[in-house]
Amino acid sequence: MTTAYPSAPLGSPENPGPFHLATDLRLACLRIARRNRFESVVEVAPHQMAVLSRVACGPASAGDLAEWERVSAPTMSRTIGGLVEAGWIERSADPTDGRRVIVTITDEGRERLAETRRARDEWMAARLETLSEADLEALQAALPVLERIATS
Amino acid sequence: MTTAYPSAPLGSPENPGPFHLATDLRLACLRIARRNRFESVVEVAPHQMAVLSRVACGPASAGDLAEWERVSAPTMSRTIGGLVEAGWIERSADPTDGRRVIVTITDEGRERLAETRRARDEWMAARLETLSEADLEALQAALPVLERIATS
DNA sequence: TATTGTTATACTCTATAACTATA
DNA sequence: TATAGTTATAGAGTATAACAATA
Repeated sequence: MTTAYPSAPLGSPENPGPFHLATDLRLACLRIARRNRFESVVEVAPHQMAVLSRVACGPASAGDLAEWERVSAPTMSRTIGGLVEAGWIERSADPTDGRRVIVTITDEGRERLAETRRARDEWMAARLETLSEADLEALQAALPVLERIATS
Repeated sequence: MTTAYPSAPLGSPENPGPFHLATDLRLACLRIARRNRFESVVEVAPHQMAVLSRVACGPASAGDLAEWERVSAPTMSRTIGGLVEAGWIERSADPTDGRRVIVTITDEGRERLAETRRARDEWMAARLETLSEADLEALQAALPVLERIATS
């Protein structure tokens, strides 16, 4: 058993078209994402990192964040609590609706976020440095397509 | 605040070289992997899926699996217990060393694995179907490079 | 005595249910 | 009465420490 997946997961075996591309591309992205996450030195938990990234784009309410991260309100409340305790975000009341809580990133949070991203970028940059010009050009050409897949 | 990351995470702002490619490529792979995992219908937990994938390549001992997944021995023991209870793998004693436990995938486990992979492949295939021939060619050309990054 | 794996216990992240405060 | 958020409680997944079986 040497293949990591069935030889013809979607189309027939004699159909090497976009189905194999789908499998191979999916696995490549999965493995890159996994190794990038595992092997970069990170002191921020994944769920914290996700919220920190979102809040870095601008203030958001607890409910917005829970919906965005597809997580329950209590879970987000707890995650926010941890980030506030760490000093990376701040809670404040919505002036127009006293029930709502507005979450804002702090300078310290922004710095921590930048550090984490820098570590992950460095992991990827180290790999790109070993590539030829032709390989880099192939990646440059594929990047907009990958971004379209990621956001479609 | 419209940028999702600092404008010059690694090099200086006037250095758009491989550093921006590293950032963009990393984020694209991360988002593709994340959406693929989230949006495909999956009834198998991530840690179970990882072990099932590994065992599908051939029998392995509990210790091998723990090391492979970078998880503690008790955690792997528990994960194995769940997969055995689900009927997807089987435990057996190593005939040459009574201390060791050999884990083997069952037909049912192989089927579940194939179903999960099929769902994820379909997610990706649906996105590829919307692309032009030129886009697909760009992906085909970049794929071996991505695979090298994933395994280097 | 060293190694392989499991059980005991504790901590974190998650969810649903119950509660408080505001609209 | 309905909504936004927090607290109470419980269920997974994880780890370290202690244990049992085998080499």
